[in-house]
Amino acid sequence: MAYAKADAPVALQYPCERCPLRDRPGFRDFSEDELAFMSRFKRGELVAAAGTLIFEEGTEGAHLYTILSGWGIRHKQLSDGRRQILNFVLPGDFIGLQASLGGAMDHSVEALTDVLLCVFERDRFTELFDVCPSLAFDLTWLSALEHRLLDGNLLSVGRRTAVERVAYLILLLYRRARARGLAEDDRVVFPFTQQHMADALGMSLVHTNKTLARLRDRGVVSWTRNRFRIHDEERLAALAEWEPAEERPRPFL
Amino acid sequence: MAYAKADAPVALQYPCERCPLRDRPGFRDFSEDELAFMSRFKRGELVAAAGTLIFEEGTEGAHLYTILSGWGIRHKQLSDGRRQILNFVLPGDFIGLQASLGGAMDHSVEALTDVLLCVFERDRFTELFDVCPSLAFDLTWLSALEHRLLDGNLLSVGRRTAVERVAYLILLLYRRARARGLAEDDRVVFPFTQQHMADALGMSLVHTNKTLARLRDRGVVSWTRNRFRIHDEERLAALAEWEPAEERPRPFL
DNA sequence: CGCAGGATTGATATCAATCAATAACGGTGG
DNA sequence: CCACCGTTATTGATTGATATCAATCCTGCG
Repeated sequence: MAYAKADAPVALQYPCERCPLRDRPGFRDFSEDELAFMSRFKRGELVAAAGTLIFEEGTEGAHLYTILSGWGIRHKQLSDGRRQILNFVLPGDFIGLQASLGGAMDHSVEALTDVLLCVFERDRFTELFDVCPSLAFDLTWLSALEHRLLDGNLLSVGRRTAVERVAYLILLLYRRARARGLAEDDRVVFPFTQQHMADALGMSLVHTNKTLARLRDRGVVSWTRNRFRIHDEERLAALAEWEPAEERPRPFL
Repeated sequence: MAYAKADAPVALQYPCERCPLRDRPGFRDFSEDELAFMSRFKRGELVAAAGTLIFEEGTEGAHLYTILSGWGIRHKQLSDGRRQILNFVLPGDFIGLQASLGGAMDHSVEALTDVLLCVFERDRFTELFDVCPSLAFDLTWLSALEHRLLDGNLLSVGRRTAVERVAYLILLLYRRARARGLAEDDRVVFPFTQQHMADALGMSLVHTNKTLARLRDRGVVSWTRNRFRIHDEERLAALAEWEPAEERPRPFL
């Protein structure tokens, strides 16, 4: 597995005032102070090529990142290769919080597409709390959102049937993508394979495929290659027993 | 399901200077300032009787709690009753962070034993960030630890075999309990039934029982009723593919 | 002593994993 | 444009793990 060259962030392409995340829907704005702090906190940008590791389980990370564009996965592995995808990572997500608290990462993050990262210095992390409480609060907020997603995934993998699980995953990813302007109407591109879905669902590849086929046969979703189309969002939500949560503008760092 | 009387915390029994958590091993100390802040932040104490709900999925919580003593579970349910236990809650754990960010809880917390709770005001939560950055940092730290546990559980439920899963759970709970002084040598009391274990593992009750029996037959663990005894911690760790993580003094609020 | 909740065990049914091909697709070089 | 190749998707057959069903057995308690 190739490793992203995390040691040499390229020069700033996007000063915080023109952060590409601002162009996307659903994100909250910074105050003057916050913007000023982030500008100092930001160290540069980095592109992680598709397939490379942004963090590797067992190693210490020197940087923290906000995803500016692209998709990734957080995952853990057992020694014999069994892999569990813990969550998918999308633009606006903050990764490496664990690294900021010292010690080794207990999971890896891998880029599914080329991923543009906003790079922060791990050593200056505590400054965030001392200097800019509102951003520290936002960070906690983001962390709690991620926590929520994990809870949902655990319920899925532990207790939902195969069909329910697949429905839940597709709906979740579709809605997360849509909230960030990554979907057009009922169409989304999922830049990953069915093997990735299987690893996220705790199912085998074959069974994942057959379960997807059942959803397609019922007219709920369809796809060709990576391009998915959600024909019946309601049905999907019913199958997944989706719990509606109000959408509020999401903070980011 | 009875509901804990969260509206009427009793008078302070333990001022923060004599917080019962201080008597336990593994917790870090407060500075003068932190102690002063916590004393103001703390609103009182509350006992949740065994079997009652401390938080209920779908409702808003008005308080936040630190567990002073007792065991609990965080869990989510599907409408037909299938339940997934997300994690076990032990003394020193902070619960309700999600409530502090507004909106409804997406999971419940239930007391397994009588649980003594340190009660904080939700409305004054942001103060923590403004007034006492070091404690805000600790909170984030705690949140990241919990995150880590969840990742581990998800790996278990998604990819470990039944034996590995049970081994992992027993070892995790034993070590968590021991770190808080709740175990004597290789003995620990787990105040819950095999049904609880099953719900945490994403397995059926019967299969959980049979898997436990296999571990007993191999001489790895034994138990009578709630009292477990860990005969071969090494073997358990090997089965679970435990990843050693350094132990540092744990913060708490 | 009798009851209730929990634990245990054996028999059977199902779901999902694995094995094994084949098919579709995308990219590459001629 | 076409032949070739590697990856991914799809499908059927079989195996295996786990769920479910159904007793029975403990154990602590009133």
